[in-house]
Amino acid sequence: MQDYNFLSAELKRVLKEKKLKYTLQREVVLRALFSHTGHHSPEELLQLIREGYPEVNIGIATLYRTLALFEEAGLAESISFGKDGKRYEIGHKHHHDHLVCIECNKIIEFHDEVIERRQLEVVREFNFKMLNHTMNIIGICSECQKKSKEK
Amino acid sequence: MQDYNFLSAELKRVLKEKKLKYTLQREVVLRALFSHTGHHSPEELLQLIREGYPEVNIGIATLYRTLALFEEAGLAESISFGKDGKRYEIGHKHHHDHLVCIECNKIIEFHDEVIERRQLEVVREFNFKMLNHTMNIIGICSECQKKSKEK
DNA sequence: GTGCTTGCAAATGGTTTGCATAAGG
DNA sequence: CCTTATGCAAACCATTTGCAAGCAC
Repeated sequence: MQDYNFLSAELKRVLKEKKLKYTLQREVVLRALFSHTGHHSPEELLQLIREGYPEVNIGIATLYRTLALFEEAGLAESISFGKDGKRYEIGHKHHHDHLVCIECNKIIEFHDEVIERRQLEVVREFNFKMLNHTMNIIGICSECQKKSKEK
Repeated sequence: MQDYNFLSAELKRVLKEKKLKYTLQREVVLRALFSHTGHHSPEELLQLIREGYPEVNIGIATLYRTLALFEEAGLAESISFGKDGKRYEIGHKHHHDHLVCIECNKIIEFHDEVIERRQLEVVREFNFKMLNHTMNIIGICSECQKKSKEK
């Protein structure tokens, strides 16, 4: 998943499978997600694309449509908490959870096997078919804690 | 927390502490949350209040303001996933997580000590100050799985 | 009385949609 | 060609806000 070529091939595979078309816009959105790790809002991504690929014309509606498509295809993942809409990041092999700092809005990712395994057990117990899961821990990161002490 | 009187007293305590006023609207919102267990959207709650307490006049803006206040005070909790806004429920002693069925929109609550403890460890590891956390497992509940088999 | 509250309506802001045009297959 | 995509602007919808009037204290 480190390799952009792999992602691009994956995009083409998905599009073919769904009988959708390979377009410059879709390519560029994927490229933007790939080259800017982190969690971006659609607006931010639009900005990044317009800066990085000024020759490509893309509207916000197309971006939204593309992000929804990517998420469904597993090429991207979204996180949303409270208002302020969703943020997207490139799809990962491993599921991960988030620590969200309410002061600086930083998002720290973590992956914990104990939690993952336990989730599977819970799901089995309820005879529930898990399609996805999200875990967000809201709080204050260590840096912001320091900052507020300094005040 | 089973007792409404306790909740009502808690509301009054919170209001006094914050130098806010005790109003009929706030009382009625709490009452509605208490008497209708489950996860309700603000619109639904407004409906429930207008049906259950037709003598009380309340606007949607007040409801939103009240729900935000309650959440901050721990009297209510919210869950939000994807679009379709937040849903509120009365505050619980024990934190719990959710299994959300994408077919019938049912929300099943569960509490798992293994996961809770592990979260604390993760948080400590990152030197993160946890204020809240949410875990939602999205999928299809056992009943909806049966239904789709029948088709 | 003073200041918090409320209802109403208007504003907001993220996201979606309708539609005519453009372009992939 | 036929079908899916796109950009634009308008539409949506949950939520927030400004404000004058209404209450709690």
